[in-house]
This record gives sequence, structure tokens and C-alpha cells, in this order.
Amino acid sequence: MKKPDAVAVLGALAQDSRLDVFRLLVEAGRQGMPAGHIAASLKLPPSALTFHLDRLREAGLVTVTRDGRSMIYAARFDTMNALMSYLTDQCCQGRPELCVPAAKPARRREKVR
Amino acid sequence: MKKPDAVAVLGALAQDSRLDVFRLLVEAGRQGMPAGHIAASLKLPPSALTFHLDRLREAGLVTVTRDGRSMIYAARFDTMNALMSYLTDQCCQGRPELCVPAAKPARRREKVR
DNA sequence: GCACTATTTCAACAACTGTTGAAATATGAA
DNA sequence: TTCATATTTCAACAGTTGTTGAAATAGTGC
Repeated sequence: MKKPDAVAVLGALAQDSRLDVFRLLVEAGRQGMPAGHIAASLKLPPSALTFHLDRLREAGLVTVTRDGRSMIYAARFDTMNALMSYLTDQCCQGRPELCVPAAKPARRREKVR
Repeated sequence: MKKPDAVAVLGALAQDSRLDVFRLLVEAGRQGMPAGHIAASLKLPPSALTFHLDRLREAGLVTVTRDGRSMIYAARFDTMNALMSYLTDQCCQGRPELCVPAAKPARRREKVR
């Protein structure tokens, strides 16, 4: 991921309603969710939802497919993945331990033998 | 980190000049860098730089201290750290392996037996 | 075809953002 | 004190963003 893409993805997530939409789609997982269901969950007027979904799609954070009269939106984990890598590389001196506690081996493995 | 903070931090990074400034400060490390040096490196007019540094500071991404007539800005890794955790939790289903390749144990285990 | 549902498009508008240059402030040196 | 340097403040301005509601489009079923 290059800088302009990172700026676009960060900008797409840097807004209240859009962060809500994206988190909802993350929860929904790979199968996604119809636009109407998102609108109902978040109480967003349909035109506002379309506006935000467009921006998420332009940033590569969601995919759309039609199913009958519904449009199914789903989170793109690969883009999120690329953003996390970009931030780790560019904004954490490439040293995950500086910014990513998750990178600790952690908890499960008893002992590395 | 809560949602409004995450939105603020994402917004602070979601801009060309600011992402440049922050990356430069990450490179500079804990000792930071005087504003003038940043302005020179990135060829930003001083008033524009102040504007962007203010936003980074409001988002908690940099600290400032005075040294003589210079203002020394430094990246706050703890805030970046908190953002990474927030994104991993809220936008990757809390499953780092979905979005954080670094978190994969990776490569070493021959076979899951 | 007509009615019905799901979603997008469009225009309007207030609010916010990023950039600029000139003036103000703060510190240090002579 | 006066001069020079480092940075911030301020006002102005064009451009972008988010929200709204009404109208348009696309698909389904009768």
C-alpha cells in the first residue's frame, strides 16, 4: 500500500457514521449485509448511507454485490490488513513492538521448546 | 481508546502533509525534531506546519516542548499503539490474523496435528 | 402493464479543511 | 535596548464534506 491509498483509507474510516458502518460489516463477516439492514441498524437515512458506502467502496474497504433488489455490502479485510501493515511499517519505525501489542506471542503457548 | 478518539486520530493521519509530518517524527524517534527542521524537510510554509502540528497534537499524536526559541515536536507512540489496538479489536473482529499478518505465528509449524 | 420494495441520484446548504501571507509573539544575542 | 531568529496567530478564501428530502432507477410479483 502506498501513501495516497493509506490517506484514502484513513480518511474513509475517519468519520463517525462510516466507522460505524465498517464495524457493523466487520461483525457481519464475509457474507456481508444488505444496505437496508445497515440503514436500519444505524438509523441512517438511505441517501446518507449510500454516500458513506460509496466512500468506503472508493477506498477499497467494502465490496458490493446485488442480490435481487438488495445490495449486499461486505468488509474487505485485505484492505484493512494492508492499512495495518502500512501503519506498522511507516508509523511505528517498522518495529511492531513499538505500536502493536497484538504481535506479542501471548498467552496460549506454554513454552517454546 | 474509544470511538471518538479513534475518529480523531484517524482524521489527523488522513491528510497528506500530516501523514508526512508524522512519519518524519516517527523516524526522528523519541528525541523529536524542531518545527523549523520539519518545515524545511517537507517544504511547508510555517503557518501551514503549525496548523497541521496543532491537529496532530489535538489528536494526541505528538508532544511539544520548547528548547530555546525552537519548539521540539515528537511522535507519541502510545497513541499510535492505542489506535492499532482499536483497529484490531473493532475492525478485525478482534482476530488479528484477519488483518495483522505480523500476528501470524507463521511459517514455523509444519502441520497442525 | 402496475404496484411495491430497495437503493441510488440529485440539488441545496451549512460546516469544516487546507492554504496563503502578513503581522504578532517569544526567545536569545549583542 | 535593539536586532535577529523561530514559531504562532490571524483573516481571507476556495474547495471539500456530511446531511437532507424529493425524485429517479432497478428488480420482484401480480
